[in-house]
Amino acid sequence: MSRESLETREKILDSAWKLLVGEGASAIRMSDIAKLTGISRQAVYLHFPSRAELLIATTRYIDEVKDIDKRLSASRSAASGQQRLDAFVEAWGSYIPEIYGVARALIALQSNDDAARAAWSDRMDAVRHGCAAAVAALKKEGMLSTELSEKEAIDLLWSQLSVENWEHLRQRCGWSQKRYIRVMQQVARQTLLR
Amino acid sequence: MSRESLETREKILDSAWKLLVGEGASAIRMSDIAKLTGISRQAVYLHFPSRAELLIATTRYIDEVKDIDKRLSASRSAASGQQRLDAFVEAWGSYIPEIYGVARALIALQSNDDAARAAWSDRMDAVRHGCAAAVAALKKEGMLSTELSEKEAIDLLWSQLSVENWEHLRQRCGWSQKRYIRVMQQVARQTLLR
DNA sequence: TAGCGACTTGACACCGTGTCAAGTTGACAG
DNA sequence: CTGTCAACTTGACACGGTGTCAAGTCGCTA
Repeated sequence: MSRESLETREKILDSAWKLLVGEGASAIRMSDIAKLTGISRQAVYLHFPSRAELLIATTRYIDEVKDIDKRLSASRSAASGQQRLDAFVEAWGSYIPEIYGVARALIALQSNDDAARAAWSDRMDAVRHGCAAAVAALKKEGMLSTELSEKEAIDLLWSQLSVENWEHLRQRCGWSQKRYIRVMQQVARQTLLR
Repeated sequence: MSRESLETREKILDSAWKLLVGEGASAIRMSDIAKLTGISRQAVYLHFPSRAELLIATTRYIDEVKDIDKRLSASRSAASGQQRLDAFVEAWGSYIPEIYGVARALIALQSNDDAARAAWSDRMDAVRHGCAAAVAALKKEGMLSTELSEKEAIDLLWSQLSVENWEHLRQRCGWSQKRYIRVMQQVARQTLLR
């Protein structure tokens, strides 16, 4: 694992990222990534055992570079449960566009590839933890809707904040990012607060 | 287009339907469908030019057999806008499980196949019309939330009622069908009514 | 100068889709 | 009885993409 190797690995991840951000993101082939990196297709397999693993590594790489943890943790310092909810919705909602390309490719892989399914599941579990923390804060203050159990509230928020919903509203319905955040904050408040 | 041919066509659609309802729905191959129908793989191509076209025809076939139009139109006769909204959410929400298998397969195809994308888009536009009608009824009564434009209200309801959200709550979160309907009705009311 | 690790080149197996060509079978018409 | 037509079968094949394998190149380091 020399210096060279690490650099190439990162170059590959950068290429994958770049391609995934562009249009037709999920149709990207190993050869496309290799070409952009400036190495042979086989060299990619020296660093990643499969396309699925490469995509998974790419999500982790982006998370690392963009420091998702730091962003989401910002919501933890909010004064009230409601502010925390707002902050969480904003933090995650602002992060989605950054990972959208890779997310799309990974979602497309889910039907065929177990590894991809597991990987995406993993990433989304992290989001669920954020949802759970926000809901717990509401519950602690007695602000949680009486219509929903705590688990249901978490599930619902998690579902509302899915990448698919973001895609639907932003891409298909043409909403602005700003409007998306505003409305989702509002929806979260209306459905979760008592 | 003899009698025989029509019957075979329907047999193929039935087989596709049966397979799509089962697990691992989107991994179904042309040969699986042929085998279940009791004909050769090539014979399937005598009736449908491609896998995508066959899946599309299958959705139309199911819609026809299950009479989706009739179901959704039931919501039109509701007395108030709110009742209409509830009825629409229930009608569509109850229909999703019936088409879920095919929907999943078609969604999986979207990234590769233009025809599949167009077909699914078409089906979903029909749902959007239902959403639009429900929202219009609310607006007419002056019951629509002041926080949302009419278009935004439609977009939001449409997004909430997506197959993906149903899948997420029912399959991944383990909600019951009954609870899904109840909560979605509640969410729709809370987010759309003033 | 020998060895090692990163990488290249080119071939190949595998899978599923879609195409093609040459049969088989059964019904119906003259 | 024969000819024909449509539906279907059989078996082969091209294509595109993934993943594997083996042999070779190249530069660094001991």
